[in-house]
Amino acid sequence: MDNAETVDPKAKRRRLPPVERRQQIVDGAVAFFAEVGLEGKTRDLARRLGITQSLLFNYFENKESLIEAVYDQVYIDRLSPEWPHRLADRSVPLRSRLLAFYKDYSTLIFEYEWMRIFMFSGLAGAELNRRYLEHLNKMILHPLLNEIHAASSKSMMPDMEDLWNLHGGIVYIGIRQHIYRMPCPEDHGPAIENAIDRFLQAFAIEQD
Amino acid sequence: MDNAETVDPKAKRRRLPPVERRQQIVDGAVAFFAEVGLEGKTRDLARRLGITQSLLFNYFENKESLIEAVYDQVYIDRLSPEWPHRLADRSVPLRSRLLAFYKDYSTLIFEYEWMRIFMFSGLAGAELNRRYLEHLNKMILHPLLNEIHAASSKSMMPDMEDLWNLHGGIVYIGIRQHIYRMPCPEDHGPAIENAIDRFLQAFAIEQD
DNA sequence: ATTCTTATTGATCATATGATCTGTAAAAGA
DNA sequence: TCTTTTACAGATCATATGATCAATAAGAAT
Repeated sequence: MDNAETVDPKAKRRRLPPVERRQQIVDGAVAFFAEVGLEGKTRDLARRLGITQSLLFNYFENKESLIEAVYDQVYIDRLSPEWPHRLADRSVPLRSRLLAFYKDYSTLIFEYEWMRIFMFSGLAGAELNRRYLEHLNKMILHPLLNEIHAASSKSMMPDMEDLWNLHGGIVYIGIRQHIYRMPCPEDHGPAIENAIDRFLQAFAIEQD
Repeated sequence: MDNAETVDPKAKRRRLPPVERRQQIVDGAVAFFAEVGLEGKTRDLARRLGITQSLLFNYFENKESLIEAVYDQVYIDRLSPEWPHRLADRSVPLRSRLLAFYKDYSTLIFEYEWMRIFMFSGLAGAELNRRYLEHLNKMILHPLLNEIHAASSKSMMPDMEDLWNLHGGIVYIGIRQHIYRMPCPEDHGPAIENAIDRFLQAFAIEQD
């Protein structure tokens, strides 16, 4: 089952301060559940952490609350609250704002743990997923659409679906890399930049 | 657990011809595993089918081979073998070929069962996934890149990453709809058409 | 060194789960 | 109607799994 790194069975029992141990468990759980899915077994997780399975239940009431802690750890700070303002700052060219956002955002989300736990929890129908996506829609994409409308000089304006298409095309890079484990260029910058430029060009927005 | 449609427990035992019963099980398993994931329990599946759990093992050696049958059922005919030829048929405008392909392809893959089982199996690292994506890359996207290069009149040519971006942006519609269960327009045609046109415009390919 | 606190373990429980096997009854053939 | 075949159900097994709890020992306090 869990043939990832085995732990020295001879390692002497070590007592950690509770906060420290708890954090160690959460960190390990994030990596573990990201790899095998949320149905991963507590015994496998414990073995990987080099602790007993029963210890897990000393720090978490049950498996569900452990997974909640994993969610908290992973979802936290994933959408910086300053972006809505930065995206609406018209003293900066729209292209620069878009590039800055997706450069920042992609380094935040193109991460093995986040990508996979987000997908696992999405498939499981986790409420946190819906909230995250609604937040993304309201705080990022919707303001962005306004900015694009304001900057566009064309009669043909993009709608929300067009913007989701831009967003999805970029996010799909991370899906290819971490969900499907396909070989990808190490630097996603050029592909993202091209995608943004194609989008802006289509709506006749000056590109520098 | 399995609070989906319950089955009348009074229903009289019915004998089906083996091929028919087997197909019924596979169909039910596709729907079931698509909903709850590949770790869905055989007892839940059996209850949903209105048969006993033991009967499943009369038709499949073990759960793994049942899942293999699910894969076979779901992956079959998902990439029509005629598309490589049709995509390379230069008697038809490139835009028309692209539109026709993605119109066809999207109706094939924007389907609850396929989308979710593909994602579940992708996360599980199923070999079939890798094969599918390699097939897609070699038989569809690579030829498509050639066609675009041939039709493009610009110095700036798209590369494989750009094409994956087009593809991903389209596929992401299905992900939003079936994985994240977000509200989506019922007709994806316009969004797909716009995405393709933006792409072609960027490479100065005549659009009709 | 000794005592004390408590983080950690090991044994254990109840239930869930994949899988097996024997008996039963539905449907076909005589 | 009787016989035969075999699809199917029900009982059961072995193991896995989440969870509990009393006993232990690491490390701080004295």
